[in-house]
Amino acid sequence: MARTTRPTLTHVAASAGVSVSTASLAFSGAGPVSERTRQRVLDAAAELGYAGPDPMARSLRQGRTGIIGVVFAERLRHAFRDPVAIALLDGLAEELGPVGPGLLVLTGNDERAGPSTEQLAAAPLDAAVFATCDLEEEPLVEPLRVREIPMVGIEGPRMPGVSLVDIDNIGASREVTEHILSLGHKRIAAVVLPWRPGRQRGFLDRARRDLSGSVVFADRLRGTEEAIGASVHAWEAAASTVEEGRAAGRALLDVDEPPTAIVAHSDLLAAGVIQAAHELGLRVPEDLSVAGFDGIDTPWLDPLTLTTAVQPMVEKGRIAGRMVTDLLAGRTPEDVLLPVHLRVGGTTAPPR
Amino acid sequence: MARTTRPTLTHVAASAGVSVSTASLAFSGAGPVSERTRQRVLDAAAELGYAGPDPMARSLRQGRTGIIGVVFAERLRHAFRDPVAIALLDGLAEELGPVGPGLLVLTGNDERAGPSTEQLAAAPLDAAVFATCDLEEEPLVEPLRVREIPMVGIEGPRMPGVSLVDIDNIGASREVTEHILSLGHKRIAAVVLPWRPGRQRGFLDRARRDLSGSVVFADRLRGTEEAIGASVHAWEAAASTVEEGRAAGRALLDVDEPPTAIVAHSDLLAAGVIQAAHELGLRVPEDLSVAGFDGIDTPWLDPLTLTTAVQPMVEKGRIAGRMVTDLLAGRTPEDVLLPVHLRVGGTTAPPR
DNA sequence: TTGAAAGCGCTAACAG
DNA sequence: CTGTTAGCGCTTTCAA
Repeated sequence: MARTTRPTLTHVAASAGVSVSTASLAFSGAGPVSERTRQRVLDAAAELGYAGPDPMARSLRQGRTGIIGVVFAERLRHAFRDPVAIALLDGLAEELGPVGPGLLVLTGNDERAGPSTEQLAAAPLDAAVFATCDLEEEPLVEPLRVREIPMVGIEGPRMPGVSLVDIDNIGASREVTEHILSLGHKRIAAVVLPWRPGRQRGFLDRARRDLSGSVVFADRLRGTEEAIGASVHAWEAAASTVEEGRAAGRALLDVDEPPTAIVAHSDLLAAGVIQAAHELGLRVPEDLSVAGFDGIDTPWLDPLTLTTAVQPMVEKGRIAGRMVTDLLAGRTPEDVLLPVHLRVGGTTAPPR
Repeated sequence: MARTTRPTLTHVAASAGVSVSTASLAFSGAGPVSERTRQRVLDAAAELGYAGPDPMARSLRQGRTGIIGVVFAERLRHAFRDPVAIALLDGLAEELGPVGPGLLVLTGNDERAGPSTEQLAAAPLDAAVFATCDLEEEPLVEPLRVREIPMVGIEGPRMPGVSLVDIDNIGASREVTEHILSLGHKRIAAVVLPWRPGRQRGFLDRARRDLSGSVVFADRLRGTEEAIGASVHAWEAAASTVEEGRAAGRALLDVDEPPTAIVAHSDLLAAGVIQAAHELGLRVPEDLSVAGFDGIDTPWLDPLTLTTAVQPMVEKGRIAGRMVTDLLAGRTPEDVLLPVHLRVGGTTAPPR
């Protein structure tokens, strides 16, 4: 007898001559079912073309979907252009992958905004990870907090109800700058990360500094200035990309008395600076020392190895994943601060 | 009176002194509700800390979640390292973003496998897009087909029940190779894409060619060989990355009589080949012509512009998104074949 | 414009 | 080991 609607567990149970609850157990394996019964149920299912319990019904019943949201406060194309974000996702997927259906990527559609409140409210999440956690995300946090969805932030500001995976941005940035100083550099400039909200490129002035915004931006800048002991001549990039780094490099280097060292607050920016230097006929590290931050793969710089602060990118994701697991299990994980270590490469040397 | 459990629509309705159905309408706006009533409901909700209708319950009732799955037949870190995949995702997000909660990324955890059947079966999807659609995915298709979930494939083989967004791989690859030939090159080699399943690097021999596998691999190779009119000396890369391209370049160039032109079947591979050439002291394009495929940004090649076949990466995603919309609306979209155009850059020139 | 009632498909007590 | 029963929280007829 043909049925036009999709078969349900009820149909399968009827066809196998058992009750729905027994059929349910046969699928979930969460109870005692004789092998014979179990097989009868599975056979009936196969025959009817039943694909297994409906995820939505199961979710409603169990009160969870197994879906973990990953929130980016920007458009997907921007978020995913950053190797650091990809590494984070990879670590997350590694840790959470076997558990549930997968990661729900929540991004905005505008250039700089994240997902809308409605979008967040409509997402069937068990937990959320803020991959780009800046102050402007406060409005993103609220709708999830109301729904009592466990949240994990990455390198964000400390917010009540949001577990945090942080790295030592200040210390690492200080260490990198100290390395530059120890080489004897005096004229040092910095290329800083986008100062959200309101990404724009240009020299960093008092007004921009005074805006509250990205914690990561502020911490890395602070590290650099703590090392120098004064405010640093800095260019603010509109994004962490090679292109932006190149623009920064041109702006900082194509002047009368260019710096002998540039501290970039991401490896992509550093790579762009190196490119700009080459275009201007400067050799790295002979004429210009360049340091980065992150420790991403930069095979195209070969044979140069970037001097940089290596942060545990994938590990951040793994730990965030473990925090999610803990939170879902009712445990309250401690905030984590991961170490970052200086890797001295071939892009820094004493000034001539 | 404190309540330990989260408030539901029933509580809100009771508190507002209306029926649940009215309260529901007040939230969805899908029916006639007086402004006064509506406001009362919203006020009650705010007071109780009700965050809006529960997504799971709503999904079960409506029979859809709004979630679109994006399936990758590999581990996340590999999938997301490819700018082509990112562009596709971006196009998808752009098209589908405003509609539902977001994109559910389904990847495997092993090096080369996609999500498990269980994972696919447990995912509350309205539709799925196969971002990496090779033959080996057949097992991925099946569980979704049984659940009657609409599917869209990208550059995959034509499969029943899977709408297809394709690009003219053969034609474009042929065109690129013809360009090389027209410059007068005789010794031409190719770097081909990973021949899944069983990625490995090495010279492409008869045995590898005869394996059935990636359609994209086969089509691009076919285009190249159609232009040449013979089989081409080729190196198979284990992935579409700069590093793999570099390894390929070394293998192909570090020999007695190296080719004067190399056709790489992706831009990342081409970039790696160029790097290898430079390392071997060869100038591009004077000593070696290199062509790619895809048309991604390669700012680090600057001032060189890659000769390549420019494919509409973001557009593929947008169109896939539109197909999903169509399928969900009960329409049956036509398969699409998008054009690819040759962009002659500075990496190809006549042989000396 | 509002309310009553049915039920989406499943799982988890509980009883046998 | 298996069956009965009661909802999960919501939307959607249908009737008032």
